[in-house]
Amino acid sequence: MDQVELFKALANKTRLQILIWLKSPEEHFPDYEPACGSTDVGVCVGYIQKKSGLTQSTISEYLSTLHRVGLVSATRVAQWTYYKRNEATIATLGNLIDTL
Amino acid sequence: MDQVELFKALANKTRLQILIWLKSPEEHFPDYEPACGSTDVGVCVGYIQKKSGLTQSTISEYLSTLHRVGLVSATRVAQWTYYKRNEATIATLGNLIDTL
DNA sequence: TTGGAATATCGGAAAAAGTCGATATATCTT
DNA sequence: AAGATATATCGACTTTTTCCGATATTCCAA
Repeated sequence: MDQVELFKALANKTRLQILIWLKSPEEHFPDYEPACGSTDVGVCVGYIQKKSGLTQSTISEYLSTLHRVGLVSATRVAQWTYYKRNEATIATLGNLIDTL
Repeated sequence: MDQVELFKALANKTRLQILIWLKSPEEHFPDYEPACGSTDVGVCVGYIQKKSGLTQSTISEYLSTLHRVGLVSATRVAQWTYYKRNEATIATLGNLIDTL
């Protein structure tokens, strides 16, 4: 786990926001639907994109960034990709700060 | 305290390194001298610069960045500026991760 | 098997960050 | 006051990041 890459991923308002949204999806994505919505696998890209106000491609890339550094997990189901916080990595990040 | 700015400051190998060096100056700057050296106000720019291998201007700017976001304190004494970790901010950063 | 919906990837323009050398500023010494 | 030393700031150039529109891919449904 590269510390610098991790901090880079967090050094963006939108990506940070996404991480917080994903902390309580029910709260931040009220119009969840079973189709592409609230399962324990996470939230699909479209919901996150609409809420963010940025374009689809940008959000897709941001999610990919968060995934690459391990901050979220990705699960493809049918045509949707569900993203979910990876609490393990986030916890590790806490420890990392302590070693700083 | 702007979270994004804080993460940006940490999203750099050298700046991260400096923060770790400053954790135990005696260990990382063995050729400390009283003149520009080990006091409780911190370590002067020159020592950090030499250890880093980057130029004076770059390190000066990096330290300024760390200072701007509150990760280090700066104390000017004579012609030297001593930089020191700001443990309070670093602790706050730990809490920040928890709220993430 | 064709069309539509969701996501990913590509290519690019603009802004920001990294890094340098040169110069300015501040302060001590003589 | 002049020179030396430590640091800061400036201007320039390169690399990276941000974000977009367009296109490609994947997968479902009719």
